[in-house]
Amino acid sequence: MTVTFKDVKADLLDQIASGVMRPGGLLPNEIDLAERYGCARATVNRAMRELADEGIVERKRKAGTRVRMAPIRQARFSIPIVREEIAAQGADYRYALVDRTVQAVPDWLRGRLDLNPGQDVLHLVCMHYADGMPYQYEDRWINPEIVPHVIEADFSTTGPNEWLVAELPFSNAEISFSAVEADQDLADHLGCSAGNALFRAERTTWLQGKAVTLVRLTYRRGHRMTTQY
Amino acid sequence: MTVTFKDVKADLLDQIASGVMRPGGLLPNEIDLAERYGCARATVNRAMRELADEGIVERKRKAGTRVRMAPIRQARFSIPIVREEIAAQGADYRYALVDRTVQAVPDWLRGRLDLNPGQDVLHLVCMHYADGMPYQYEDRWINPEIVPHVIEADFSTTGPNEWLVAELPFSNAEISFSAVEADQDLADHLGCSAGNALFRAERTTWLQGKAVTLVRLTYRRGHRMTTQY
DNA sequence: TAGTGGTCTAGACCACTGA
DNA sequence: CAGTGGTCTAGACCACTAC
Repeated sequence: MTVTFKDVKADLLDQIASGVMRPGGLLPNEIDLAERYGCARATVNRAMRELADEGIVERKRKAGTRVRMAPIRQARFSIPIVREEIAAQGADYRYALVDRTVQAVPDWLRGRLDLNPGQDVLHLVCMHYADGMPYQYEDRWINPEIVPHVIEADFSTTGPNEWLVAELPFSNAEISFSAVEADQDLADHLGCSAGNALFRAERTTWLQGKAVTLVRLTYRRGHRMTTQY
Repeated sequence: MTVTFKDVKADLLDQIASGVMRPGGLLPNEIDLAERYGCARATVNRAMRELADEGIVERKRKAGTRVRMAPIRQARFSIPIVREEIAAQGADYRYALVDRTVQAVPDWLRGRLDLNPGQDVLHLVCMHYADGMPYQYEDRWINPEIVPHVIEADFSTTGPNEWLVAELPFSNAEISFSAVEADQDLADHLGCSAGNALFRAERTTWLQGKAVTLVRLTYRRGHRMTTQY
């Protein structure tokens, strides 16, 4: 069998996990490793490059490759569409439009979306249910200048997230997570008490430098976002 | 100039962002793109593979490469050491050990760390301050069987996270984020009121399949975890 | 079963940077 | 300035899978 980059990567990972290579330790260079494993340098390069991408090792020209002092530095979270998130849990998904208005952009939002005073925005409030129980409260603002036909779109049966995803080609985004205390409106919709701690994700999306939408997703009480790394 | 994989990647990204390639659309195969860009197939392959890693496109043998319907599906969060997190904000960092006990593992924790009944664990409670204000409350359990000398370690001046990172070679971990209501102890330490919503990260770490530590990091009121993608 | 991506190779040149 | 990683190439074979 030929030696694959996965073989090399797994072996290097094993050496790090087993303590043969200590944090801060210097790994052999690519040429030496290629010889040791009996493969091409490009194979070793790909293995080590992926370890560097994952934050396990640190590479510098001339200085070589070292095991990172703080080995694990990042985690990836999938940001699923809520319908898929609920379906993946084996629950029934239901969607409801709570409110839809076109209004002049509020002051607090104007800076966030880079809009001019008095410009109109579309404001949507939606609920997502899992097995009939409240799952997520969606509070969304959309810039109709960027999104063609959004004013005429019918969100009574399909959520705006899925609609936007199909309509817009590609975006940059900023997302932040926090804990908030439920106000009466949130409490009513999510079936908890005012003051309860709720998990919230807030995301702003841009298309070619222009703000498209700001959305606040507030989850039912007790929600956890989990990942492994 | 020779065409680099970054050139190819940037051009493909631009075509997707500008709407030339629509969600669900099929990209040309690697051979055709290599010809179009005047480079080797391996160059195109690397560009498209990275786009796939980032969740922009989806690749399948025989079926080709398509723009993802939901273009962005994951976000990466850096998981900094709290001292670096605070220093990065330009604030002064201060650490304090609140409590340290060696005790038999509580029932609720036994399953989480795969321990036998009656086994001893080290329980640490620490506070991290930014510019003298409470920043993070750390509640940590450590399995002393896996971590040599942890019982004798002095955590009065250095936090257990930094100690562990320097001591252990590498680990797997599971992390989850949630919102919790402050109990009186948390409220006292974090300078808020009981019942306030607080952001919490909970992480379990394994070394070669054995549980090392479970830590709950509860942040001061109003904390946000943010990332761009 | 044919088309597409997945990967390895051997060699080459280049860019950065630490000693 | 010499050592290390970064990348490209041209060709090859293979693995998967949609048709």
